Amino acid sequence: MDKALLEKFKDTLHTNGMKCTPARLSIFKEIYSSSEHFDADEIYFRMRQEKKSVSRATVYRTLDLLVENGFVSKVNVGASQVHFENTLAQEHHEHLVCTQCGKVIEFRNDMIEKQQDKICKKFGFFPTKHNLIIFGLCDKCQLRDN
Amino acid sequence: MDKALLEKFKDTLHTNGMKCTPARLSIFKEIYSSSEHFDADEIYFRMRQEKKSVSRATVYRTLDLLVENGFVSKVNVGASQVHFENTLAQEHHEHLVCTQCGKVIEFRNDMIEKQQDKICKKFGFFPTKHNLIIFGLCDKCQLRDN
DNA sequence: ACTGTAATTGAAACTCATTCTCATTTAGAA
DNA sequence: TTCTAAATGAGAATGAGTTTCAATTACAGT
Ligand SMILES: [Zn+2]
Ligand SMILES: [Zn+2]
Ligand SMILES: [Zn+2]
Ligand SMILES: [Zn+2]
Repeated sequence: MDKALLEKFKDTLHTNGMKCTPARLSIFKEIYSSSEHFDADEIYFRMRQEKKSVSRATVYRTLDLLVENGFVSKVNVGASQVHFENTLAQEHHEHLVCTQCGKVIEFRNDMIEKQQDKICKKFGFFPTKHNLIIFGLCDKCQLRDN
Repeated sequence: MDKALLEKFKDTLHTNGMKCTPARLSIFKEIYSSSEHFDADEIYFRMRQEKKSVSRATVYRTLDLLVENGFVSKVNVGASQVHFENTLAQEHHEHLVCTQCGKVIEFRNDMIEKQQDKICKKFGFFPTKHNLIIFGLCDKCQLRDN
């Protein structure tokens, strides 16, 4: 995990008058230790396995804080829990989600991005974020059963 | 509300071996009485006001059934409850959602649709549905406050 | 029209992700 | 080192949605 990133997080905490606690730092590191999507409980369990336990409440509170400050973003993959992914270690992208096996494919398309800007301009809308998610069947699941 | 649409619903019930009950019919009519977005509880309360009470469980069960059969689709507007909108009384579209006042603007963009097809082809992905939602500030909310 | 029966319903119990409460601990300013 | 507001953990609470189950009902077959 990138050292500059950790510094940026510490800065954010500092400039917002928030304390730089061990819990926050280790949650941050855990999240930035991979680029996979995750939910709150996954982080909670991964951390206890690594003997760096924090309470669920703190995981949720820290996730909020990270979303609020742009380090993490919410990803709707049609699950009952909110899913997240870190934002600064990877480029902005959208998702294809297989409703059969859960596989997630990421993609990026500049034309779609541009059209969105165009649309926002048309409506005098100031966009802050967006999600495009396409549900369907991945190549493998199309071959399996009906 | 369109009579042919109600017949189509009855047909669907029939061909799927489901019973055509008063509860289902009145929930269907309620949903197709407007093109607004709604959540399960809204339908529940609207119906008791109109003295056509059904239980919450039945509202949820009927909504599932309607989604399953393409009469209604889920709309993610960033709320804690699942939102819905009817699909057959209006064209497919995407959403702009103002995070300040909750205003929802609907739009349609063929180029975005085409690009999605292209992407799915590229990944051998068979799309069944998609959601594009852009969060931000509507024109009015940009003028208000900071 | 009448019957039998499986589907549907309502009420209430339940689930489970997330949020809240509050007593205790702690980061970090002075 | 001291002080204090912020953060934490444990567990209670919330709330959307689901499940259970006994009672009701649509409707296929007579
Ligand atoms: Zn992703
Ligand atoms: Zn995008
Ligand atoms: Zn809409
Ligand atoms: Zn579309």
